[in-house]
Amino acid sequence: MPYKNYISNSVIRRLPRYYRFLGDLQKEGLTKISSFELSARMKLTASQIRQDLNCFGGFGMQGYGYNVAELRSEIGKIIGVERKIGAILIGAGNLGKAIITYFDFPKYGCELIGIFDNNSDLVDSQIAGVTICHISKLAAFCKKSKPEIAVLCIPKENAGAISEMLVDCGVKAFWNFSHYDINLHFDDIIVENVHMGDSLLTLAYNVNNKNK
Amino acid sequence: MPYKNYISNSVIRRLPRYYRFLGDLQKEGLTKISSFELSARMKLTASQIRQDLNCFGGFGMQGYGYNVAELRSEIGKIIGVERKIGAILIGAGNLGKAIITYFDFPKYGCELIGIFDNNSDLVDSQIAGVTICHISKLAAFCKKSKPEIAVLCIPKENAGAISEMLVDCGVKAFWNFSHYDINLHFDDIIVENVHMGDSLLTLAYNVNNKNK
DNA sequence: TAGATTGTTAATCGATTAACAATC
DNA sequence: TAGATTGTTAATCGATTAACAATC
Repeated sequence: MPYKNYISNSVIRRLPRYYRFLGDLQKEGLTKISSFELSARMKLTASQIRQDLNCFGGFGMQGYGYNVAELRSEIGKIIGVERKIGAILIGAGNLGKAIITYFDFPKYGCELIGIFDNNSDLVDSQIAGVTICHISKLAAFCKKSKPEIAVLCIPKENAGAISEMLVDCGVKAFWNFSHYDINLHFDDIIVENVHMGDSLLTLAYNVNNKNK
Repeated sequence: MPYKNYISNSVIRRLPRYYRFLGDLQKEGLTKISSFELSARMKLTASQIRQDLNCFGGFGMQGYGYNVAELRSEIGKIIGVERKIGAILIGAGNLGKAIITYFDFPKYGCELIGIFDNNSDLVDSQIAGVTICHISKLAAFCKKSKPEIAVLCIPKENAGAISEMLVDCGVKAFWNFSHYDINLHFDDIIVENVHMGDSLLTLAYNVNNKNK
């Protein structure tokens, strides 16, 4: 579908934000918006918005602007929110539990189809309607249900071994909350890191170094 | 302390990662490392590492490399991990609770000094040794204890009003987990967004558009 | 038609990489 | 000293912004 055969990472990372803003505008009842108006709301340049969108196609109309609902829907298609990629959670501790409770996965193009933990006490209880299984059942489950995404909420110490196992089981992508750089160890595996520790340290730097 | 008077965002965002890797190397018992060896481990170029570090000072030694412990300590000083910035949590639901349980704040230059929620049922219970207070106590608390960072774990609907209130109370920085772009509404306020939704959508895009 | 706003090409800016002299 | 590796300047690359012709 993309017009261009190469889409830069910078552009890709802005897509979800466009998608989110357009959803808000739709809720506000707006039917059309110009790149200029949108740029004011998002604190971007109008130029950048037009460049970004034109990587994927000409969604606008000269002299008019963009149709909000249509543009949102197009970006949704580009991201692929409708496909519902099969995802499993590894590690049902505080963080893992919070993430899947907090998140409506289908809204983000995914479907939670399994939860695994090495703590036997958690096994057979449910989170978000999905039963927790012991980690020993992982390989068999993957063979049968072929999850594509693994949400990693486990301690750094276990992340190396578990991620290797998951890749062997055919998992293609990681949503990584562990303090471990998965991408360093595999080629061809898609990783989205949520290094919250790095994020908090960046904040600390900025607080401590303001006006210096 | 910085050599340069302007440090780009790209450099700042890499500091926590250097800090983390150097900590690992230290645990491994390594005393020295060259920019070349470090670049191989972190999948960066040696050139970039040297450029980055030289924004802050000459921490290396020609013909030798960098002293691991010393470099880590210097980066820690630059970030300011020792200062322990006062932080409060707003919203003690699943996510907020998980984050402060999961995170050892002092390790990241912060200290959790208060928790606030609008749910009366949660008030007076404790998380991570800190008692939850009703949100109505927020202003008085800020006046007295002057927190600099607010960790926002509240629904988007409330984020606008609460963040405004916090800014009025003197809060300087936000660690933002809400689906709301705080930075659009204030100048001079430091915001670190952890837009997990955007992150998951980016992952979905990459899974759905691989090899296209 | 006149006005508005896109799509797209060209210019600028910034960040990354390469090269090499300085020096331990 | 010779070898290694930094600190730093110069070259390249990519991303953002500006400009404008196309067109609704």
